[in-house]
Amino acid sequence: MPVPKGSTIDPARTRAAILEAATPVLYERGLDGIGVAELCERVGVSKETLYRHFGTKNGLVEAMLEARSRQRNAWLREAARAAGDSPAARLSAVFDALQDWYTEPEFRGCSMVNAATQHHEPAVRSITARHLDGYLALLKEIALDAGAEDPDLLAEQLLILLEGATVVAAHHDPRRAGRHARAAALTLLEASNRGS
Amino acid sequence: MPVPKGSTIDPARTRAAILEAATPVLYERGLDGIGVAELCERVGVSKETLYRHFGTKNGLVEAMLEARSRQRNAWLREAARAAGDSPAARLSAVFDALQDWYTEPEFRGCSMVNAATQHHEPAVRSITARHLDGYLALLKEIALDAGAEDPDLLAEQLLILLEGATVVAAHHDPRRAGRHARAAALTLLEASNRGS
DNA sequence: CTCAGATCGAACCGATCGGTACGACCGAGA
DNA sequence: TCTCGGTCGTACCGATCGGTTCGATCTGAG
Repeated sequence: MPVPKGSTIDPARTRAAILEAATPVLYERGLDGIGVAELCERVGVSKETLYRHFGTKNGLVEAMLEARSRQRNAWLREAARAAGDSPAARLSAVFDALQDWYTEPEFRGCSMVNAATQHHEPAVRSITARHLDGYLALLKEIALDAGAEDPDLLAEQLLILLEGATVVAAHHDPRRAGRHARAAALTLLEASNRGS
Repeated sequence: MPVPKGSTIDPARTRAAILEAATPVLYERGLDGIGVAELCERVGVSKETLYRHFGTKNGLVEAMLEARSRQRNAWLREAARAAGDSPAARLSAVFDALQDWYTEPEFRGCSMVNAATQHHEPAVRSITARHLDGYLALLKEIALDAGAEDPDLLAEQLLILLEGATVVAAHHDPRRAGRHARAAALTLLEASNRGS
């Protein structure tokens, strides 16, 4: 039961429950692919409650994207951290985690990129840009630890591979994109400090 | 004057004019970001005419995507062809052309990928998949001419770079994505036949 | 000149959209 | 026990959606 019936019990709990329940629905159907009425039905909450917590549908969307961005960044960071100290192993772990994600049946690409593709509003675009900043920071740490000659360049190239693999997996080949991107990433990593 | 007033003059001309005028509007606003009424206004045609030529809004969208896909594939192919025989030069030309595109003010990512992100219908998804097939074929030709050990692998890695650069350009950094992807592509190309 | 067909513009359709209002209910704190 | 605030369910709002219809107008073919 996501939302307990009547309650002063816990104002913030309701908000969190709505957010959690709405996330997969909005991801599956697309931000404009479902109306507020049906969304409330699927989430198990009344329109009044949803609107008191988030003001507008867009308010819910933005809150959902912020949370989702944090989750995905933490998830990828954890995958890298668990792989140990070696930059190559951490980079491999990142793309292995992505490959696992691509083959999940609900996979539909990156929520933030999808959102920014559909909505041109600055708020959504800014969330997406910051989301990519987060990925870029992780990749740059790996590039630095690997002793890359130009860590910023390598990090952005790895980001291009990451997002490219996600797009290709969503629209062309979900079974190989992650593996192929991993191999490419390792090649770039190796080539990046050939002179050292 | 895109569409001459009354006319048996040329039924197919009208269709082509609608397609051509609708393409940039749908690209700028998004497929669901504009209604049929406003779309007709911008195109300069009545609803009846549009519906007679395309049946439904989705019919127009699909026809537009088919045409756009052919155009983009031809455009990229021509950029490669004009660069001469060297695989590296052709590959560079591809990413240089993309970089030019990214910095156009109207740039909003790949129409086909954007469309498939918004509409889950099989027809649209299939157009997008075939669009990526076209890119993949071009990249594989280059990989083959370069004597790559595994041309299929290299081609898909290059496709990942191509689409990744497009996504990163659209949502993060339109000024550098193409250049960085080109450098990465050349590195992969060089590494692909290191044993030969 | 007449006819057929392509087009326009506007009215119209039912459905759905995001968002609001209201009466009833419930549960915790005083 | 009473109050207060979060919640539900439903009805409702105006706007817009995709799509249809119709009479008027224009043009090229016969």
